[in-house]
Amino acid sequence: MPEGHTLHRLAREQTTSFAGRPVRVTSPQGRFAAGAALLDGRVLDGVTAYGKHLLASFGGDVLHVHLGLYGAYTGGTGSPPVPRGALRMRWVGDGLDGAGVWTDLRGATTCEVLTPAGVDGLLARLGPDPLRPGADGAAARRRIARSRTAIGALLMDQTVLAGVGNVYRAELLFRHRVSPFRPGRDVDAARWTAMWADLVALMRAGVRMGRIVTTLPEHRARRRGAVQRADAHYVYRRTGLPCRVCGTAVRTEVMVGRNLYWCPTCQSG
DNA sequence: TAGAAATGTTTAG
DNA sequence: TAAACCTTTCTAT
Repeated sequence: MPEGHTLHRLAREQTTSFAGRPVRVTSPQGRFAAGAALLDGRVLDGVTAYGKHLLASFGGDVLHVHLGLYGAYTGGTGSPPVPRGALRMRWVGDGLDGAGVWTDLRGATTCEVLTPAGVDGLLARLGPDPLRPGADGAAARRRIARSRTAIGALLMDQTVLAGVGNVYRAELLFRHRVSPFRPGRDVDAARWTAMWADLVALMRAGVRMGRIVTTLPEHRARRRGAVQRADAHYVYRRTGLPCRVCGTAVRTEVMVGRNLYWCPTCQSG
């Protein structure tokens, strides 16, 4: 379930649970055996996220994890379970109370050890991340303003903006009533400023809740209490269902290899 | 039991 | 633009 908010949440959790102490690092599956051997037993300084990339610092070496489409972490306190299936990497630590804490990584696209130079190279390829303090939304705007590419494609380009994925793309465009097909250069500065501010707020809320909720209370079937799964989005994965605002059937089409969802009435032009 | 789909990125053509 | 890659989960047969 990885868009940027997931990675920032993981960075925070892993730092709280493991930083400042030695971590036992293993790769039961074997695909990360060499890296695990290099890091095993070393003290974790901390974990931070840039866009969808997770960076864990162990002295001069940095563990770089990218979850890709299916990667996921699980974890808990106490003793870890017997490894099962394709377990790429496992961390085991003492935990805050000494009772033990562990986390398992499966299915990641990338799990590798980088040098500081490797980290620099990685970060150089990323646009501003709305979840990082001081991120510069204007830098993204400059890229968008001189592009004829559709805004729906630009939002997914990690060199333009780091951390936005298919859900935030669809939902942000709907919230601002912008057609995904509008060329970047036709998204004016005022519109972009509002979209960036909204993105920062939406993604921070995503980190807090551990999931993406973009709908306003007045657009949900149930307006009180916890947001139901079915009420969390305006258009994402709602193909053929009535738009929550105007009732038009939500449409879908592949854009840059991913399913794009939009309301043709609210987001015309 | 098989098949499809999934919040992603890189590489090949 | 298409395919490859990685794993889990849900649906259909």
